[in-house]
Order: sequence, then C-alpha cells, then structure tokens
Amino acid sequence: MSPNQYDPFKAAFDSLEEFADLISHVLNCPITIEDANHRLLAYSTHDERTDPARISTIIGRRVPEKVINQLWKEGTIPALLKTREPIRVKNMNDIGLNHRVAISIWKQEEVLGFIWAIEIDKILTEEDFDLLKKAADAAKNKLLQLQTRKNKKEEHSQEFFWKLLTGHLKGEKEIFSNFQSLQISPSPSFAVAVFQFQQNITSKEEQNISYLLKTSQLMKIMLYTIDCNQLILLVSAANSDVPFQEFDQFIQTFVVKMSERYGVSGITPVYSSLYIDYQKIDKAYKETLSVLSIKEKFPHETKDIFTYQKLGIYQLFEVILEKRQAEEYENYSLKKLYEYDQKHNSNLIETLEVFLNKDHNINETAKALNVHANTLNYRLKRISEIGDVNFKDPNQKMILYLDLKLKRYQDI
Amino acid sequence: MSPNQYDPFKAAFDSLEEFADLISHVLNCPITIEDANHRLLAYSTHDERTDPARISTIIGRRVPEKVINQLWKEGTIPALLKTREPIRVKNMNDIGLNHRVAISIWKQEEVLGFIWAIEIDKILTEEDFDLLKKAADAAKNKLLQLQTRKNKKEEHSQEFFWKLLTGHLKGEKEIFSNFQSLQISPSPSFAVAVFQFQQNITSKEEQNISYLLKTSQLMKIMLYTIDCNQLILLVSAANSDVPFQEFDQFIQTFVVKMSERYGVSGITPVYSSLYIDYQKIDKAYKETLSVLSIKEKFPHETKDIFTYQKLGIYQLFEVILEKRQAEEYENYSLKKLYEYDQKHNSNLIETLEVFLNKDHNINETAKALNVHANTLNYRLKRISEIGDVNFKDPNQKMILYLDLKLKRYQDI
DNA sequence: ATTCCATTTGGGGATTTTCACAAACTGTTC
DNA sequence: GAACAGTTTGTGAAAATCCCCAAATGGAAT
Repeated sequence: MSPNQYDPFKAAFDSLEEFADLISHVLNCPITIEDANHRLLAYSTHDERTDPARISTIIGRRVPEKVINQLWKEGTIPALLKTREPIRVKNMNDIGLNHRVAISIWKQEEVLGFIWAIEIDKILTEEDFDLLKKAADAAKNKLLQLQTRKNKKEEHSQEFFWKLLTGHLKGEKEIFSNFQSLQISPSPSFAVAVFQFQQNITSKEEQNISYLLKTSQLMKIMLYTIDCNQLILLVSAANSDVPFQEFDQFIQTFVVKMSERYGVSGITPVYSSLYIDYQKIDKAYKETLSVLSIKEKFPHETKDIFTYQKLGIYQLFEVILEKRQAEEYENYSLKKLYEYDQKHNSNLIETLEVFLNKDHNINETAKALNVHANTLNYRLKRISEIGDVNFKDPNQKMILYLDLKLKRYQDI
Repeated sequence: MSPNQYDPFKAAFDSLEEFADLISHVLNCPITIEDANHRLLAYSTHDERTDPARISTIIGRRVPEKVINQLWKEGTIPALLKTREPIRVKNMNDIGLNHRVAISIWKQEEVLGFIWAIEIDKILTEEDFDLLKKAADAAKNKLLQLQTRKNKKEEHSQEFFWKLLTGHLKGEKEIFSNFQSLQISPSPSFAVAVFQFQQNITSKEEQNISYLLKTSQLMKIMLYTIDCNQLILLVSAANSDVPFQEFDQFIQTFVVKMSERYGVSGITPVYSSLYIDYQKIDKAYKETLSVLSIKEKFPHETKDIFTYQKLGIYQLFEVILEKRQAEEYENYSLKKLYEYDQKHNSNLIETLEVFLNKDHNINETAKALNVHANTLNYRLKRISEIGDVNFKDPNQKMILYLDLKLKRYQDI
C-alpha cells in the first residue's frame, strides 16, 4: 500500500501521553508535544534516550527560554509558524539540542502546538516525515479540546482581573478564593504593568503577546488582559531588594521582542510600585495610567522613566501646571532673563536650563553647550545678576527648574 | 499783670501761618508748627534766621526722617508725647539742629501736633515757656479743624481701598478718578504690603502705625487700612531694577521701629509682586495673604522670605500636600532610609536633609552636622545604596527634597 | 571711525574636592 | 570574648574647581 493511505494514528486514544508514546513507537524516537506557547503537553516515556534540552523541558514543563530564543533567531520557529511541513533542526550543542525534527499542529490558519521528534539513533526518512504530518493532523482534535477548556478559564480570569483593576472586588478572602479557582497562586507582592501600543491591539498581535508572555520566564505573570491599545499585566514581584531592576529588564525585553519578532514598535511600557495588598490593584493600575499620561505630556524628559516613583518632579507637573495657570503667575527671574535674551539675543535661559539639568556641574554643562568653562561661569554670574538668582539656594533653584520645564511645556 | 493772665494769642486769626508769625513775633524767634506726624503745617516768615534742619523741613514740607529718628533716640519726642510742658532740645550739629524748644499740642489725651521755637539769638525764659504753653493751647482748635477735614477724606479713602482690595472696582478710569479726588497721585507701579500683628490692632497702636507710616520717607504709601490684626498698605514702587531691596528695607525698618518705639513685636511682614495695572490690586492682596498662610505653616523655613516670588517651592507646598494626601503616596527612597534609621538608629534622613539644604556642599553639611567630611561621604554613599538615590539626577533630588519637607510638616 | 560695553576664551596658580586606604571604634551575634 | 559588619576619622595625593587677570572679539552708540 502507498504511504499516503496508511495511517497508524487513526486509532482512538485517551490521553495525549498515550498518543505521544504511539508516535514514538511508530517513528522509533523520543517525542514531545507542546502547545503554541511551548508549554509541555505530553512526552513519550517508552524511550530513555534523550538530550539535555528535552530533559529541561520535561522538568520545567516548558521549553527553556534560551532554547526558544535560539530557535527564533535561527529561524526554526518562524518556519514552523509558516509551513505545515516538518522542519529539521540541526544540532545545537551550546543549548543542549540534538538533531531533531519538528512539525506544527494546525487548526485552519492557527498553530495549536508542536510535535518534536529527536533523532537520537536514526535520521528520519521522507516516509517518517509523512507519518509525522499524519500525527500532527491527528493531534489537532485533542489540542482543540484543551484549548476550549482553557478559553473558559481565560474568560473567567478576564472578568476577575477587570474587577480587581476597577476596584470592584473588595475583601481579601474573596480575592484569594478567586485566585484559587483559577489555579493561580498569588505571590506575596505584586505590581501592575501596562504596555501601551500605538494602535489598538489586533487579535493577531494578541496571540503574539500571549505567546511572548507565556514563554517569558523572567517574570511570573499572574493575570493579563487587553484594553484597546493597552496590554495590562498583573506581575508577581520577587522579594528582592532591587525589584525595579527585574521589572526594567522584563519590560525592555518585551518591547524589544515585540519589535524584533513581530515588527511592532512604539510600545510604551510602564509599571506600578510594589504592593502587598491585593485590594489595592486598582490603585496600582491608576498609578500606571498616571505615568502614561505624564509620559505623553513630557515624552522627551521621561523617556527613560517607566514608574511613578522615578518620575521625580514630573509626578507633580499636572497639579503645578494647573495651579500656575489659575494664579497667572510668572517667575520674575525667568521673565527678566527671557527679556534679556530677547534684547541681546543671548541664550541665558538655555544656559540656565542645561546647567540645572546637568546638576550644577560646570564642566559638563560647558561641554554640552560647546563653550569654555569660563564663559559658562561668566554667564552664570550674569544670570544671577539679571535674574536675581542665588545659586546657593536650593529652594530658588528648584522653583526655577520647575518653572523652566513648565514654560517649555507651555510653549509647545 | 501776672504772666498767667496775659494771653496775646486770644485774638482771632485766619490761618496757621498768621498764627506762626504771631508767636514768632511774641517770642522773637523762628517758629514752625507740625502735625502729629511731623508734617509741616505752618512756619513763621518774618524772621530770616534759621538752621539747616528747619530749612529741610520747610522745603520737604516735613521733618527729615533722620531728624525724627534722632529725636526719638535722644528722647525728645517720647518726652513731648508724655508731657504738656515745653521741652528744650540741645544743639545737634550732626543733623543741623540748633538749640530749640518744643511743645506738644494736646486735645484731651491725644497729641495733635508740635510747635518748635528755635533759639537763634536768645535763650527762651521761663516766661517764654509760659507763653508757648498758651500758644499751644490756642493752636488746638485750628488743628482740630484740619483733623476732622482729614478724617472725612480718610473715611473715603478707606472705602476706596477696600473696594480695590476686594476687586470691586473695575475700570481704570474709575480708579484713577478716585485717586484724584483723594489728591493721591498713583505711581506707575505698586505693590501691596501686609503686616500681620499677633493681636488685633488697637486704636492706640493704630495711631502709632499712622505716625510711623507718615514719617517714613523710605516708601510712598498711597493708601493704608487695618483689618483686625493686619495692616494693609498700597505702596508705590520705584522703577528701580531692584525693587525688592527697597521693600525689604522698608518692612524691616517698620518692624524694628514698632518694636523699639512701641514695644510691639511679633509682626510678620509680607509684600506682593510689582504690578502696573491698578485693577489687579485684589490679585496682589491675595498674593500677600497666600504668603502669610504659607509662612504660618512653615515658619522656620520661610522666616527670611517675605514675598511670593522668593517662596520658592513653598509656593507649591499646599497643592502638593493635597495631592500627596489624596494619592496616599509614599516616597520609596525615604521609606527605605527611614526604616534603616529606625533599625540601626542612624540618622541618614537628617544627613540627607541637611545635605540638600546646604545645596550639596559636602563641607558645609559636614560642619553643620559636626562630622568629618569623609563620614558624610560615607553616609551619602550609603544613602544612595539604601534609598536607591542617584545624587547626580536633579530630578530625583528635588522630589526627595520636597517629600522630605512635606514629611517634616506632616510629622508635626 | 572710535569708543564703549558685553562677551568669549585662555592661562595659571590657589584652593577645594575627591578618592582610596588605613586605623580605630561600636554594637551585635554567636 | 571573639568575630564581624557597619561606622567614623585621619592622611595624603590626584583631580577638579575656582578665581583673577589679560587679551581678543563683536556689536551698538556716538
């Protein structure tokens, strides 16, 4: 009979594990089955031959991130997402990967998961490839069942998350019982992170995001949802002394990967402070929205700031701006300096601003302005004369700095 | 006949000038008559003999301030305000004052003015003294007339000023016609000054204030009024480049004199920015009240600040405080440092505050804290580690400073 | 054209600041 | 009481900053 007609996978099977063993038996090599997010679904056990990457995958119940990264870079995963044919992966010793063959499991235009066959003793033939395609086809239905079950869970989790974000769920007990029913173990402290996209997030992007989040092992994402152009996450925070560093790394990685892998750029990431009390998720969420709003107003000044705590005085800009506008205040020193600049077309204001930005460091300021340090000193002397500014008074300097930044914003 | 019965001043006279000439004729010496505020009311002209002080008085239509100051210090004016007897003043060449005799003009318990007799050729005798007393008595009625006329004007001016302060008088024309009818020439720019007393101002103090203001030649006071414990002034500002200095000197002098001469201490002086538009007096007034309110909250920090412009960041404290309380924000760095201080009973917070107060000057801070400069450096290094503070970032430093001051205030 | 004023740049020395290291001290823990 | 981490102080040399002076530039006013 022709290979195309023979299909050993038509038989019914109860679990994916059983199915994995069946494939392993037919092809005579170790098999692992993953979902679309590289989470381990099943693996063959009849065979003891394996490689380090497979061991890590089985132990961690997911493919290690460095392996995923490597497979992305090297082109295997992109290929699997494109074609329904088996793909051969060469030996990659540096990440403990032997020769293997992979195939994606499709349902219409969507990839549901992957089957991996490791070529330990034998090299798979063309016929084996054909069998693999049949196996992938047979796996489809089983994976679909898993998917729908998960979707239901997902919907519940979405509702739960929004209740938390909007502060509609009070009472610690209620919150924790919800977590439990979702089989999520809430960490002792958390933060809310928001990634703001330039456009509304499409369902295609949603899949990519989901994939990225699930494969990221940097941070534990407890819950996530999408709201127009914002991706909102509930992230568990390690009890480390420097939680900020972890967060920074996580959001940077996410943004970079979204750009590199899917060509989505212009994402603004922010995250909240650390919280212990899960009843304060709404506060954390508001915090992130506030950061986004301020970053929109002062994009340049805050481009390296992703959290409320680090916003510094920009935390206060909205409220100060409001006050200033209400009282029609004008900073006397700045006014004088501005007038002087106009009259003599000098640039005392600019000099002052750079000087304050550079934390009163003469040398750096001079460098930034491309002038001699003595020139700068002279100008500063003039500024203190004309604007009646005492550079030794932190109080005066601060208000000057604030009013300068406010003016800059208002002038735009 | 006895000297007590003979009274050459019983005759009717039309003007004070005529009366001054009459006294001069009787006593055979130059005479000047002043009101209670040392404003020149009349002087004898039949006699050409005089001294420099009298010349200045006549030319300026008031006694020069340095002469007044001298007469206060030396005790003449205090004596005149106590007794109804003539007082002899010795030669004071440094201020151009010859020997002279003065007497106060009384109406019940209030001094209405003074008569001065200059002893150019002759020394006044006991009899002359007696005549002088009679002259003072005769002058009383004439001065009372002037007083009531002035009181009416005063009442109108009070009403006018309050309309301006409360913003109930709009329209430049209307304002200027009011000034004109009060015979006040408004200066091109002005400011509002407020002196806040510790207790409500008594009518006795009111007289003293009025006297001080009228004799002060440092500043031109266009209008003034009293509101409970506040003395409110409309002051004309010179077009000088450094108007602040003048104001500062004026308010200091006023406060010092109120204390020295009348024993009234604890006066808080403030003044507004310079304004050109007389329709904005209400804004200027509000500004002064705002400064007073902030000075009440941060008396120590603002003890050398008397104007809104110089308040620096304290301008913003009320609004920031409000915001912070609304958002339940806590500065992460400060929290960490505070916890560290508690645990190790160190004083990182204090160190940080002094350091920021001293404008990042290591030496001054070390001196203020009574520690070695290296100790300070070590502490700062620890602060930046524990609190995750980057001292090179002005933004971070500012918010730290602000939150520190806010905390200080809230802790009280 | 000349003068005047404000500005820029350079040099060089006095002064301060910075930094690394050593030593001593303190309070805590085992 | 020994060990230890954390803190304070001292020393000295390298680095930087500050400050004064002089010279050059350039624009505006006379």
